[in-house]
Amino acid sequence: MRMSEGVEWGLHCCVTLAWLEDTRPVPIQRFAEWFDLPPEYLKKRLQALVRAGVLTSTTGARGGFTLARAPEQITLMDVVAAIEGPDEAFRCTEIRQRGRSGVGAGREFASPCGVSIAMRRAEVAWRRELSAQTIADVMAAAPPASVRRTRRAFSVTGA
Amino acid sequence: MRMSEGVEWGLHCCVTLAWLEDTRPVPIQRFAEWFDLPPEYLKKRLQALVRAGVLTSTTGARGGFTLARAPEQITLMDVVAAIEGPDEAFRCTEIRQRGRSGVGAGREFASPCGVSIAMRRAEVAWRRELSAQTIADVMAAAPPASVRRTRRAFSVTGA
DNA sequence: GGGTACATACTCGGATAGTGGCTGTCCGAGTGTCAGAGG
DNA sequence: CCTCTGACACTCGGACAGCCACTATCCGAGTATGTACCC
Repeated sequence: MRMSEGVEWGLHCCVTLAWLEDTRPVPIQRFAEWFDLPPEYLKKRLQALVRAGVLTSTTGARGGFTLARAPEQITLMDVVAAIEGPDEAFRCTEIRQRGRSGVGAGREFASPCGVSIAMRRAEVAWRRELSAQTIADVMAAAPPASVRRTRRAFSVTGA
Repeated sequence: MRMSEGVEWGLHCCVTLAWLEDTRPVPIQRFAEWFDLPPEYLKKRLQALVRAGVLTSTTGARGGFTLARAPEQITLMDVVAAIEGPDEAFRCTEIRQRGRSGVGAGREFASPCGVSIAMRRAEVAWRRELSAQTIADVMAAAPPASVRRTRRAFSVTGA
């Protein structure tokens, strides 16, 4: 089970956007150089965040990406769900109903599969923890030097 | 992010083995027919559980797979880790140190990446929940009719 | 009856394809900004 | 000074190739059981 790399990219871009309290949009090229990522592919990921309502995109010259909400209003769950998709990691295929295990069953299968329930419980805990943390929380934990350096770099080269 | 299908298979096989309190090993062919799964591939998954010390395999005629420990001693985390592998879902690639973001940094990077910390926190919650549940718990939640039907099927065809 | 040899039933481990999703790139279309020309 | 026009800088969306992990299968080797045969 491996999470898409785009989640890390998206989170870092969101945090960076939050640091620059600037309302001016940041073009994809800037992000790509900043983190040394493939521009076209990074663009796709950020577009997914736009579709999910996490980011806002501005077209045309001087355009780019901006946070759609305040950092306190963006949870890690929002970003993960937008990039990874909505489906759960564990998918119950109801193998208990297949093969000989399924024949001659009464209404036992009316109640959900116990394995599925147990796995879902763990996944809910994971999602809850993701929903409990926001971009603002991650921002706050970073060393101030990083914030200053990022702000300077983005404003200077942007002038 | 999708979890390997083998996890579901492994869990159901463990629960089934726990239901048949029998000490007699169950061959792979039996499981494959029972759940209608590809025998060869299922075998690989159960072999992984053997390597992880969750199951015991007996070679030779009348051989097969058995639980290595009591169901109370086998957590869902054991099974998931055995089949999915030990590495975490979110892998921090330290993109903050790459590209222009990395140049001119002081010792800011001594402290771990905030994004990584946040994601790890969620993943720890997930693992804790998996570790808190055992095969015995899943067993207990199943309808008694299923247990009876499974026991009968495995003992009759095994005679 | 007891011991030996063979057929049988399994697992183990490596090797090998097929497949789907993630990764990465390219291109045409649309849109907003800015500068420059002309009135 | 004002307006119009064109160049430019971006995003959007679709299409497409490469790669890797998961899925699936096959085969030879090893091992335990059970039976048949022979003494």
